[in-house]
Amino acid sequence: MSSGDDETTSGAAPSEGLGRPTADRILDAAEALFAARGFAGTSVRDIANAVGLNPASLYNHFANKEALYEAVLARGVRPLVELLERAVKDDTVDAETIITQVMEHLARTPQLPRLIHHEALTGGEHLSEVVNNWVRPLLVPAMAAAARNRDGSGWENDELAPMIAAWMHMIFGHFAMAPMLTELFGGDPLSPENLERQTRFLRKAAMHFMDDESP
Amino acid sequence: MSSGDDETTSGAAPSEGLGRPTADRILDAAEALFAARGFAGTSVRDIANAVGLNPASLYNHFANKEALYEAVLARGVRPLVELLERAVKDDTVDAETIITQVMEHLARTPQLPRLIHHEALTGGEHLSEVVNNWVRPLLVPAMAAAARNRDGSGWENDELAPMIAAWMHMIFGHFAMAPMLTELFGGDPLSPENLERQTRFLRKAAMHFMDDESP
Amino acid sequence: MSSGDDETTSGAAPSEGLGRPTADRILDAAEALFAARGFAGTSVRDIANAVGLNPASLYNHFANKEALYEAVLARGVRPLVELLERAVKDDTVDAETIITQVMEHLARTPQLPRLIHHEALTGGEHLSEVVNNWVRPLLVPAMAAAARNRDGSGWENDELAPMIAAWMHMIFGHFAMAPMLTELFGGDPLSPENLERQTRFLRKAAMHFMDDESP
Amino acid sequence: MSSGDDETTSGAAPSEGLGRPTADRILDAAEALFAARGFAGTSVRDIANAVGLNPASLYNHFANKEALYEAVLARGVRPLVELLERAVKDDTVDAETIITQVMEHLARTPQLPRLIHHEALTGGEHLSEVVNNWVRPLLVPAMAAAARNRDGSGWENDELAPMIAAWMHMIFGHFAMAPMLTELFGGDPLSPENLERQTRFLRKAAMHFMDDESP
DNA sequence: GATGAATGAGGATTCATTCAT
DNA sequence: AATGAATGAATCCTCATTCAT
Repeated sequence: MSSGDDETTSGAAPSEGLGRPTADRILDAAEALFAARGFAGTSVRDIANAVGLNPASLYNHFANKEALYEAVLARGVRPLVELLERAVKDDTVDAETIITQVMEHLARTPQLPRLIHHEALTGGEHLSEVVNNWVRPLLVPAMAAAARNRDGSGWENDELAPMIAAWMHMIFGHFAMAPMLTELFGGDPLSPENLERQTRFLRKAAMHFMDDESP
Repeated sequence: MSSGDDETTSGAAPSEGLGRPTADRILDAAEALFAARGFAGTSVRDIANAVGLNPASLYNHFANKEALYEAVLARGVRPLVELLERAVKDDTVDAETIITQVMEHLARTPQLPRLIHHEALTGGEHLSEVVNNWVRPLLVPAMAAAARNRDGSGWENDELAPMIAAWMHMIFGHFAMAPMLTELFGGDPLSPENLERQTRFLRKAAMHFMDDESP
Repeated sequence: MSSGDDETTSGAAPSEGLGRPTADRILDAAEALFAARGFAGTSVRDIANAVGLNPASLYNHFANKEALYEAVLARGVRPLVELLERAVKDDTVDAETIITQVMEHLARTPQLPRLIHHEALTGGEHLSEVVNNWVRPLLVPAMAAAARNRDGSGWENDELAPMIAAWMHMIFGHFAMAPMLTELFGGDPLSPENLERQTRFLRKAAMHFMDDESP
Repeated sequence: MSSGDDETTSGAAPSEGLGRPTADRILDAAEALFAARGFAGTSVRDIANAVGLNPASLYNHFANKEALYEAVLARGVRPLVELLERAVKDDTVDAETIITQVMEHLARTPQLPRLIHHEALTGGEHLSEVVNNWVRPLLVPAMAAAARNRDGSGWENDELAPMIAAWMHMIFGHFAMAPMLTELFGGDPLSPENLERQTRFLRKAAMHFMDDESP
């Protein structure tokens, strides 16, 4: 690993380093704030302050708040979609592996689910775009994959959509609702142990789901 | 059901009736807007306009935006909590019945889950209050009820919390993410048929969950 | 003089009185500033300060800067157009009388010509509207009136438009360019004596114009 | 005059050529924009974009927006003043010749009158300077020239100033108000035919003016 | 000479709220 | 109980300008 020039090496949580390109630092700050407070609840000034920048400077990097939001969304969603793309198109990958991979990915970008939940809740204009451009292309192969898993498990064809939705809710919900879960059960849902536990739970649930119920 | 008086009779979706008390009409409009756009995304003027009122008039009924929000939340959450209270404290009620009852209740107040999701996402100050005052009291009996169902199904004790959370995600998610689900799968998740289908799916899922996996 | 309630009685230059309706006071201040500095050169805050109001208060009376500008324009242009309408449709009124009347009217609203010049210079969107709605309807009768005066004075039919334009330039220019004329010739072009002199000059010029040149 | 160098030879309308010195290209763009929208209505960025330059680059050529504006004004006004100087100081030149020459000059720099009108309207600080430095020196000889023409035409001495002003309004107004005239009468006042017609009209008007009215 | 990034000041407008009527 | 008018604080964004590269 010779590329030890600066701190961008590890793909882990965005480092606060001031050496990183300004646009990236803006994206990091914006991502955190948009995830925490949503689009309407986040002010451009807050983002600028978080980066240590004059609000006017943001406009040297992004056309406006809207464009910045879209950039944050795109940067976050793309890798996840690519992960799913690979998984879903690979016949040999089973449900439990996908769950594990997705959980591991989200553990690295825990703000993404909140971002998406905000977007999904408000049914904003970006939603259509995101869904149509990124999520929907996955749908057909995902349904196919689900159908493969379904075989002999007693699930009807028209239950695939609810099934996929249910997994979405369970996986994303764990991250997005972290503050509430903390309040309710105590502990940090995003701690390594709890993520590990949640992954185990989901894998077990998947097994239950795939089990044949029919007599 | 003679329904002779006026439309305030049924507890169903808030009617537009202009004969209803102003405070209620404000609550209705506020509920819809807060559910759709969140607290920060909703302006007092929007609410006032929706009611056909001058913004200043709202302050004759609620101390401020914050108080109005809390009133909306309380009005929505209380009946649900009471439903759960009854269900959870009744030894004879099984998981599938609770699911059905909750789904039927939410079908009547479909904005509630979005309201709660907004709150859960932002981890606002109301969240603690809501959780501590209303949800947590349910937790102990709920865990007990879950434990009853768990017997002989292969779930460990420390999997009860994830289990409860998962059900929360699946049930509330269906309502809260309705706009996105529409975008993704087409159709209105809140239509009677789709609610019916979702309920059936959840009941079936419950059966799978409760099944003994251990060899 | 029974209507001695407040100072709105006289139709003369807008009084500074604080008893007048706020919207009118805003219009007065805006008129003066728009006339002096044009639309782009006038800030909402300047207008508000001139009225002794918080900028936000302006928005209780006008939807936005644009709407305020249009209101100023309309309030100023309408009476002038009505004057011209009456004059132009009355067969007995001759050029010199119209000139005198217009000069007297403009003496009372000396900011109007500057307002119109600004608008005409920038060729703004309001221009079309103003011209089409208010000025053009006058054109046909004005041409007819001019044609009446023209008879036997040696002016061709296709010289009527330049003729009307020329009068427009001479009359409005005197008011609109007042600052420059002051700089150049000294004295205030808007003083009663100078207005009187200018009117005399224009009447004399009209006589010259109407004179038969052809041998 | 082989005109072999490049397109800067003729004094005609500024060519778009990218080979021309940057400062000139900036002046061209600035002239067009200042003429169209005035000083306040024109942003440095707009000018830079029109030239295809970064706003910061303008500051390599002009100290600031103000200085650029003055340069535009000077570049436009000087030749006109020189023309008038020559004409006015030449005893043999009569009114009609001056009119024709000025019209021909303005036809080549049709933005100049708008520039001057903007300046005259706002009564900006440049106005004094321009008037005092360039226009006023012309005044005495111009008055003398006018007096020569006046002889025997029935105009009093104190009518010379209004007379000069009137010609200024008629000549400059035709160019400056072009957008409004188009709107009103149709056709482009700056087209060769219309300029020709306007010149003819003005010459004829001059004849009328110079005519003896007194009995 | 040209540029990307930065910034303080100011642009118009919206916000939640108050108060006299 | 309802409203029009008023306001200070905040909204997003543009402005002219500077400076290191």
